[in-house]
Amino acid sequence: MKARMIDVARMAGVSASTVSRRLSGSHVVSDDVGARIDAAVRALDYAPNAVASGLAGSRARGRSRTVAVIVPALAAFAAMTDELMVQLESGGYQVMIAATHYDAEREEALVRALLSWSPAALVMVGRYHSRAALQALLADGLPVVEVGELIDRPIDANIGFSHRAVGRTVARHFLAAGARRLGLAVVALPGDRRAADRALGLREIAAEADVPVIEHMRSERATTRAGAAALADLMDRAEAPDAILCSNDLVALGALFEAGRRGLDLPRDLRLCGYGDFDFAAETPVPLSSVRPPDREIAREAAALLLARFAGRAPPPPADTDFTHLVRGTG
Amino acid sequence: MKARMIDVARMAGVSASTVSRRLSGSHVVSDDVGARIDAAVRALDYAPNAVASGLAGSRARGRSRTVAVIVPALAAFAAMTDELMVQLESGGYQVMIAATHYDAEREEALVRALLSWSPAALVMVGRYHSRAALQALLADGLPVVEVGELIDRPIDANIGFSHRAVGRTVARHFLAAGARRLGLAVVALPGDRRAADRALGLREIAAEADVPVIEHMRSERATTRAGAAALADLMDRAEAPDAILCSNDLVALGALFEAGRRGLDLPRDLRLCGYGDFDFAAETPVPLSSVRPPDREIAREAAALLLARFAGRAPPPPADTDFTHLVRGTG
DNA sequence: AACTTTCATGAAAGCGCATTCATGGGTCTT
DNA sequence: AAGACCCATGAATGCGCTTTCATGAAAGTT
Repeated sequence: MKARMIDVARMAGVSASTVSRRLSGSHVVSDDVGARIDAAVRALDYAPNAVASGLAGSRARGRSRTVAVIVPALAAFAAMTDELMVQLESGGYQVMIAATHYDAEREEALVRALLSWSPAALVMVGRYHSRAALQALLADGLPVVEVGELIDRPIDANIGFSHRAVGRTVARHFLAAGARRLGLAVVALPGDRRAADRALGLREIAAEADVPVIEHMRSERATTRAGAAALADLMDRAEAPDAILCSNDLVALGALFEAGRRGLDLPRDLRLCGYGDFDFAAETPVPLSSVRPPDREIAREAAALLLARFAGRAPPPPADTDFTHLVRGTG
Repeated sequence: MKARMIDVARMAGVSASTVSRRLSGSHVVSDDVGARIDAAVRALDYAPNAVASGLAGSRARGRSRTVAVIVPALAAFAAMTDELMVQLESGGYQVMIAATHYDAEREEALVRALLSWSPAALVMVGRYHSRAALQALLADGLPVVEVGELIDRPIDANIGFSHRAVGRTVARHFLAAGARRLGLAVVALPGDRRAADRALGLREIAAEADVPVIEHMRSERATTRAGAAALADLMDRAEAPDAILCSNDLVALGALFEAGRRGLDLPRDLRLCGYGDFDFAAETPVPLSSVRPPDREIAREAAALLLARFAGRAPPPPADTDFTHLVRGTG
């Protein structure tokens, strides 16, 4: 039914080996033969069977032309995933994605499922949690890139930035602007280490400056509603903060709305910083300060690294993948 | 290095065929033999090579245990894609995703790339644009599910709702609430037929009611900033609208902010409706009316349909996959 | 008791391709 | 001009698995 390589070979009057060589571009094929093959490919609308080449190549290359990608949640990492797809596709690699939903057990299962496709590499957002499977990864020699955050002892490669540094940067900025009681509105799913790390960074600086940290920590999805509730809670405390770092811009937006309801004047009465630089951040009535994670850059960097590795080339010079603190109206 | 089926077979003292049968569950294997196999699988930490089974099965099944998914943009369809992944993974299928970025040419290339993996099915958001490849799909007998919008003549299966009906519903509601000049703030990438369809529905009803439609149409990414600009443009017209349908909630949010700057009182001076029911919609100072697309339900439905088809079962009774018009503070 | 049927199992045949090894014509060298 | 070398090509092998086909033992039938 569907054309196979042998059909192309027959039509071009050559052997399948030659067709394979022509298509992979790995060896030289004489011009006239090559032209005949190309013509046959077009005539038959032939497309190589990726599953078969994955299997056949497994002896030599050891892996199929896929890259497994594991993210905590698709929505939060859509930009990163998208960039990964685009870049890797341009290198002839298909991406297989899976979402852990911040569940370590699920992560374990997903890694196993993805590995059964013999991917050429594995890209994961964040640290990897299962020691057992980690062994398997190392033993397998599979390139593993942990992206998004900096990791002490990465399995293999690691591209990202320090979330703790984000917290420190924002805290220092708050203090320099005159804040004396730092607040934390952290609404994040359990398992979201990144948000926790940012909080950690803020606490560090607060401790150094001997300034109190007023905390609102909730293990739930980061929503606008939760952000409003967080602000209400924090501002109703006996000692209310005068500058708050929120776990993301949705939470910050909710806080901003609630601050408006309470007649607070930002940044005079209160400073606010979100995270993620969501589309609306720069457009709120008082523009929302935020931190832009370089997700697309990280993805590009990871893809470039892998593509170079696949081709046996030297990795490209590291790109800048540091975050940007965007100080806007909310201070 | 990595355990193969034959290794399991040897350890269990049986043939590879028997191991295969045990693991696939397709045939009965005697209890003692089965137990020995299970033990060997555990001892060797064996996981079948999906690439190899895809190839081997291709004679009988014809396809590998993957489902190709094509969306216009990952971010906009993250929920749908996520649900698709979760549901299909639970059925033992891996999802391969690709994003067209609203580019028909790219779509074509992606379809070809994905098809080379012999997926068991193809799920696409929206209509399919290339006639040529459509032929190939039909000829191939590949199950194709077009999701998200209703399609006149679907390639195969179709699950979604009518975007035109969304426009009609919102328009009727606006008119019933007393609006006399309908506005359209459509900021969407070219190729986004869904947004265009919603606009079409609104125009239909406006024409029926003999009411003017004031339009702001832009071919760019739907952003909060563009929403603010759209509202400014519309309200500065000689005949300004008294009710506006925006292409999504980000655009509506921008419009809401701009309305605030202009001192407009919603819904008295102006009614506003977004699309997408984004997280913040219900939390804005004046809660934003919106339309909730049942993306997760659609994905569940599509997955259930496919899984049933793969198993040779009858498809489940159709679930409700209609949109919900959420009338909130902005009218 | 002889025969058929059932059933768990093994042997063998590929799935479609990449790769290795062999080959023969051409080119280069001295 | 003859040996050494190069290079484009074909034949053959096998990647790891599923499936068909064959087989022999157990069970059922008359």
